[in-house]
Amino acid sequence: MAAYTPSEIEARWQAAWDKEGVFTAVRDETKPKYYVLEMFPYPSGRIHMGHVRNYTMGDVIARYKISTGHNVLHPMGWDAFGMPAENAAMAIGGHPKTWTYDNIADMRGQMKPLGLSIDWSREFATCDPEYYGQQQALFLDFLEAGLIHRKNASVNWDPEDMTVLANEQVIDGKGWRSGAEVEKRDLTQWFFKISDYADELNAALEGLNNWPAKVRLMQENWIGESRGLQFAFSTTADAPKDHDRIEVYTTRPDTLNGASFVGISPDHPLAKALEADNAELAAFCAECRKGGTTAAEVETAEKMGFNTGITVRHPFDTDHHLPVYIANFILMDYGTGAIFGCPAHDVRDFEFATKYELPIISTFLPSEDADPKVTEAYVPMKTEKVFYNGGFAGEQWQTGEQAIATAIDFCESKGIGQGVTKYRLRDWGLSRQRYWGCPIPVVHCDDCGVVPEKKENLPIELPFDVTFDIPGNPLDRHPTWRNTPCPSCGKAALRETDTMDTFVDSSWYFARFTSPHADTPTVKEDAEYWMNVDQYIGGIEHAILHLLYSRFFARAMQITGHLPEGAIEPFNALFTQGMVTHEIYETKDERGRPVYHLPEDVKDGKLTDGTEVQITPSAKMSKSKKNVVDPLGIIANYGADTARWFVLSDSPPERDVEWTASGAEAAYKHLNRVHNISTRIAEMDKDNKGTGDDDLLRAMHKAIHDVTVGVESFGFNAAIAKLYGFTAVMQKTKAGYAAQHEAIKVLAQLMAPMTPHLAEDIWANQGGTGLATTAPWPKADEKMLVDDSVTLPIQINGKRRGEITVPADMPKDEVEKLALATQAVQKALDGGTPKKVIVVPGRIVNVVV
RNA sequence: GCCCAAGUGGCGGAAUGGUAGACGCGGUGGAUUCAAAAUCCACUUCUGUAACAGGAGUGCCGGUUCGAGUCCGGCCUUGGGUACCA
Repeated sequence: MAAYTPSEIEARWQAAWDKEGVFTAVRDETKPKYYVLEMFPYPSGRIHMGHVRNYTMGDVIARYKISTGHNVLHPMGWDAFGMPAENAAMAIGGHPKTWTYDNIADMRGQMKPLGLSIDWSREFATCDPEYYGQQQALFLDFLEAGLIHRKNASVNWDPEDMTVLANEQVIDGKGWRSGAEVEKRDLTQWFFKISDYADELNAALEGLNNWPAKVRLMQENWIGESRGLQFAFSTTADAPKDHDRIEVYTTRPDTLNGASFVGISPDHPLAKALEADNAELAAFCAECRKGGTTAAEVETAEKMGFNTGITVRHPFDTDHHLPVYIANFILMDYGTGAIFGCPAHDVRDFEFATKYELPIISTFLPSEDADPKVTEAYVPMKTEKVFYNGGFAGEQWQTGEQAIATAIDFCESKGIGQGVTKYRLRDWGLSRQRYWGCPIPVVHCDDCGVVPEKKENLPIELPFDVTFDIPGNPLDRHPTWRNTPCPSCGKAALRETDTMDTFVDSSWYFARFTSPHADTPTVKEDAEYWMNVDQYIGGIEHAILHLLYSRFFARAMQITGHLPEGAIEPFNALFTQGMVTHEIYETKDERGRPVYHLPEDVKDGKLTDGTEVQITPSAKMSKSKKNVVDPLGIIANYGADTARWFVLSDSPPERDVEWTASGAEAAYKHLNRVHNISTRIAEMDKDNKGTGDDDLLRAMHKAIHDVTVGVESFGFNAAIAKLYGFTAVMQKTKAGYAAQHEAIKVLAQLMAPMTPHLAEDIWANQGGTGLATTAPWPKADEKMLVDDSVTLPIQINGKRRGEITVPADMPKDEVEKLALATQAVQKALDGGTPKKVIVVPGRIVNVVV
């Protein structure tokens, strides 16, 4: 009996697929197309199990769709710009370009043995000038269409290295290299006007039926549509010139009578005006500018305020004056950068008012007799009815929602502000002060200002001769690269040295795959045929930014004529998969610091020298914790099919999967078992008439049904559990050759999306025609799926107390009669009559006594 | 801080509001073997019993329902995101 030898089998069948070109996607109007895409990888240099899992899932879908007669596009590329390449250049020398392309070559080499159904002829990297040149063309078209503008934004500034830092490079408020305290600093930057599309991006979420509900919800909350009142407080005489009004936005205008102060952002124009001649106030604003720019950092910082001494008039009672504070928790980016504080109904305002001894005035209470002096912020759900003791519009008893609406109407009728809809979503700043990114194709001319580069000059290529020995953007200090004639007047001018955010690169690569080497960003016919992506697969960590930016880009590309109208929502279906995790093995060094150990160095909880390791629960595989398993090692030991089978088998795809050595071993044993069954059947006497053909074929049709449902619904682990069950049936069957031969061929086909190499091998050994990969998917016979009788559990008061077996089509009342006659029910009734009997046909009987 | 998830045996996990623990790992026992590996078979939530019976049980507290792992409200813990990591 020939043994299962994955290394030999896998190389052979990969060569056969290549030779036939089965994965090369060619436009074919006679077949339904199917575009399956996994989020492309960053070329870190080594593939990890997370990649194996992600690409195997996509591969299962792609291969399944091939066998159901689809023309499949399944491409692969590299998200190749970004900080790690520059960090590597700084840390170990070398050049980001060399580092990146070497990594790509390594990873491609590691990925190919997995036997993925990828059309490698469409491969590209976002750092290819051929790609980013087209991205520059898109930028110019977007600019012309008014989708891009320039404005100020604050960045993390390292005052020692004199550079901009990414959020990731700010650790505990300090620069990661210099250790200096980071500050916020304003820079003029380029922005995509994504906020103009907030309404549309929000409304269109509803149509994304094949996206996970959680992703739609996260995007909805991120866009953050709110209805509120915008109005102005007038300042009293002591305010500076041109600041006689402070415009505020509130989502709770019903609490206006509970206002006890006005808060403005440290970046508010009024704050900036006051800074000029108030040193103490300027010092406070400087203090607020310390620290990084992230929302988490800003919002978890201790609440600080500064009384400006200015007061404003309450719109309902102009004799009532409120103090104006500068407060560090108010963001200039949201609303108007100014709020009124109502401490009685906002936790943050309550904290602030307590700290600065400001009045706390309730405007509604849980009941009419509740104490109006609240001791903590009272913030009920907006749908809850409450008693308004300080209301000014609508009923005394009303919900927050009703009160807000009537308050807006009331204020509008009195000429105090307007009801407005606002969004939390901000414009997308795309400028980065870094080298390894797509250059922004504009020129700064003393006479003409900011001038777009001419399209015929694209791509604006990155210069190679740069160094990373000093902090900052090497493009800024390059001797010649910046110098260029103004595209408008021809005089000497300077290139923009900022490059684009890497999210720009990943916001349209899916469209580029439809015509990856064209000399325009896309080609109409190709985009029309292949778009949209039918199934997109990637990590939940991209739920908001990448996916929202891509949705915006698809709209912008449609407006500028680069995508058809039908592609404004580019991903028909989305699946977010979990991570691959592993236990962490840890010992301590002589100074008590943790030392981590690779799984391959640990056996039965001990190192090779016998030292016991401390085992901490599974966490995402990471190099620093050394809890990584190298896919190459697994492939060398067991083959790609085993790795593929295991990453799919143990957990639902959307959840994390824990890699265990024993699990991989079990997968390998199972594939051996299947291989041995196939060999046994191939060696059977062809005229053998056994017993139990019908049982085997029924099990086979059930397997076809269950696996098909599993694959189509991303229930890969469930599909694999069914395949284990069906394999066990095949192991024990005494059926004749014909039935067993049919069953093993079907088993090979059902396994083919997960373990394509083994499937091809069995298919060939059983005399199948052509390739298993392209053979039509088996169909389940409905008649073989139904059983004649069913066993129903009998519950008494919801607890299982017995069961009956009845014909599947028995009417309800007869089932009820039989159930009542059972010993368990008779005992429970004890001569009485049941209160109620619930019969759910085919499911359960519940007797209430 | 805010937004979104997840939490079920010794472990990974299964379960359209309808028998909680499919399938796999590990463990125990057995078959095979001179012996082992490999392979095959059986058992394996806890408690309880000689064995049945019985009782408890899906992070915690409460609710809806004939019936809740599943739905609702409030917590706890862990993970993801938080606009310059990708």
